[in-house]
Amino acid sequence: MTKKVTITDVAKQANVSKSTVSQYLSGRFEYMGIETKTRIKNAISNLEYQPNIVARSLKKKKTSTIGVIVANILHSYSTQVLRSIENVCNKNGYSTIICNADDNSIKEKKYIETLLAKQVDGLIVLPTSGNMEIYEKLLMQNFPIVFLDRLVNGLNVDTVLLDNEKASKLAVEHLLDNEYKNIAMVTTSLIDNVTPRVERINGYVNSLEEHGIPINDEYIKGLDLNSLQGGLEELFSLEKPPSAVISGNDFTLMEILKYAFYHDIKIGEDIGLITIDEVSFGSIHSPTLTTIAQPTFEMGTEVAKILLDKINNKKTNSKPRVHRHEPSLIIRNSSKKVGVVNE
Amino acid sequence: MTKKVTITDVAKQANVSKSTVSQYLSGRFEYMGIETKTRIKNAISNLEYQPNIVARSLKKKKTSTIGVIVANILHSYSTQVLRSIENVCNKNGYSTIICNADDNSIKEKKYIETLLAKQVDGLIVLPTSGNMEIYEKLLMQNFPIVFLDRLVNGLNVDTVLLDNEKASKLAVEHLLDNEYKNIAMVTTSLIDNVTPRVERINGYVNSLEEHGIPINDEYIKGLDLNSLQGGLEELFSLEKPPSAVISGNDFTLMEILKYAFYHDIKIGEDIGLITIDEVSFGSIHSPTLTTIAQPTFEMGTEVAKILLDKINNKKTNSKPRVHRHEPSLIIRNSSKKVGVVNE
DNA sequence: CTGAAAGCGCTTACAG
DNA sequence: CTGAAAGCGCTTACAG
Repeated sequence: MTKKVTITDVAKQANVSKSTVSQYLSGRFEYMGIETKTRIKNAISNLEYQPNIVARSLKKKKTSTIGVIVANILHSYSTQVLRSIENVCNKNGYSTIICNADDNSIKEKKYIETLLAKQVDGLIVLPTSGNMEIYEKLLMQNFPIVFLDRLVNGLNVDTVLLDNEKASKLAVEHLLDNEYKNIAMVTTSLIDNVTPRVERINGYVNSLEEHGIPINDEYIKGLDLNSLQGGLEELFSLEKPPSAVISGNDFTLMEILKYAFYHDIKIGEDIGLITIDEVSFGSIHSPTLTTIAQPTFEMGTEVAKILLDKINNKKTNSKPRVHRHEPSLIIRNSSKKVGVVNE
Repeated sequence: MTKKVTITDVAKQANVSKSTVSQYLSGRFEYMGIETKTRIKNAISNLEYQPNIVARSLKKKKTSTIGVIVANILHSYSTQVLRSIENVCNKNGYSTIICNADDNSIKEKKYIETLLAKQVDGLIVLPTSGNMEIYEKLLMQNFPIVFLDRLVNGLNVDTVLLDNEKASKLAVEHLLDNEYKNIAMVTTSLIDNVTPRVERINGYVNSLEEHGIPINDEYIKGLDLNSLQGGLEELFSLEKPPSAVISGNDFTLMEILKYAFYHDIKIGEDIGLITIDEVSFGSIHSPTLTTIAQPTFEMGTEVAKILLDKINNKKTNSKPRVHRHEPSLIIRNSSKKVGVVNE
């Protein structure tokens, strides 16, 4: 690496002090002689000077960098949300450091600590819920932080998430409208109490009750992905197997499709299917898949905006709240008893 | 924000100098009295001291942060590669700033400049090829940089990519083995000369020639995604339409599946299909899809390792080179004339 | 074994 | 209108 050119070099070449160059850099031209200005301008372009942001950050106590901790960038929800977060951040001059905590609170803790040590200006986290003390400490210190996708019990923090109950409700009602009565719900394990899953089950239960349909506990499967094939086996071996299935998310969808594929169950004919989360192949699958989409880009955009507002101390007096986003129903063919192609 | 505790506070509380605390922090205990050591340790834990990495970075001229510029994090190739890059980086104490250049060289330029101003220790880029002067300057300065997925013509830089010719060759030969003779190749636009596309076409052409099969130019479609439906229309309206299609990547695959869906072309029966790039729904699609997978995680891991090696000045004398990775054929049913389910 | 001093590359009151 | 000085929070020779 060749030696980097610094503000001192520019000052020397332009024959002014570092202070003046610094004024120039920050656009404070009010009192600056036109002569001085052009000399600095020329020096900067001659030397191809690029300010060292690390030095600036140290002095200004602001890095213009935020940290984003997701469960796993490979999940399409995270990817989509990240993309919109990065868009908003970039537009506002912020960089984003991205971390995968893999739903592991130890990793999450380590990432939070590293990011803080790196002096990020704020944090967006899809929380594991396993680090209450840290979350609370950050909030106490008024450190800019926003949560995403999951509610942490008893924590008073801005959180952007889906109206999960509504998502299930849309699914249940759509299936009922299509003459399905025996509706099962399949989702990933409920043991770690992750909000979306719990709320989606609740929405399912509440919605059925609203329509006067009794709840059949055997129709509710909340299982680890790798126990799901067994769970589906149980479900379809019931004396009265379900006529339709709601998939709680895109992962469970894959398992359900796999199960149907291997057991030669014809989706849309033998069984109605609707899934929460839109999937890339929804419209080219046979049959096409009815889905409940999350407005992931909207959510990512909002979470980033809330964070940047906090960082810039706007809305400092607004109380933290839960920001719910509306799911939307995309009707395709997997949820229709009659195999009419209408999409 | 409450006031941050600094090394000075620790030094005061432990009754030593900042230098000694700093020694402690960097694990240089050789000459440190056991007494001193414990006093510092206690002070640090009392005060919950966390070193300010920005200050350290300024002094050490090393940020332990790298920048990664991809085309678009939404593309599954980028996502997968990013995940493995982040893994390697995290394991080695590096953070990753992620940027989406959207195949736009202006955006790419801005990102590179910002990342350099932020003093990243190195750069991984999936290049647009539109910023030769910058690439060259960085290489000249011996700045640690590694390219991914695409070759930049005339640039002597470490580049990790797929053996694209081999990928097409695998596809062609697999189709030939399955009795398909009239094989078309469909890929995204060739105008910007992006390596993988060009190489995949070449591989297709060469492989056919090797097997003594004449090239039919009408069977080669290199089009923008949004002109692809028209191109497919042309292809299938030919006097002698192809009996099999090679999809150049996962995007073209979606278009082909869409076309087949709307025109009621039965894949695996009416037409053989194989795609370069593995897709999430490959094994649950009807029929299941034969694919040529890239070892994305391996590639991400290698690109990160090469970069970290450069940063740490190992292998400093090794010449930049092209690191090709082997594609692998995943045989499913879309490429078999007989609809035998064997997967 | 430990500390004083200089310095990383900036910015920011403040003085003139 | 511009510059000298102090300081952001560290690290690193070097002295003792």
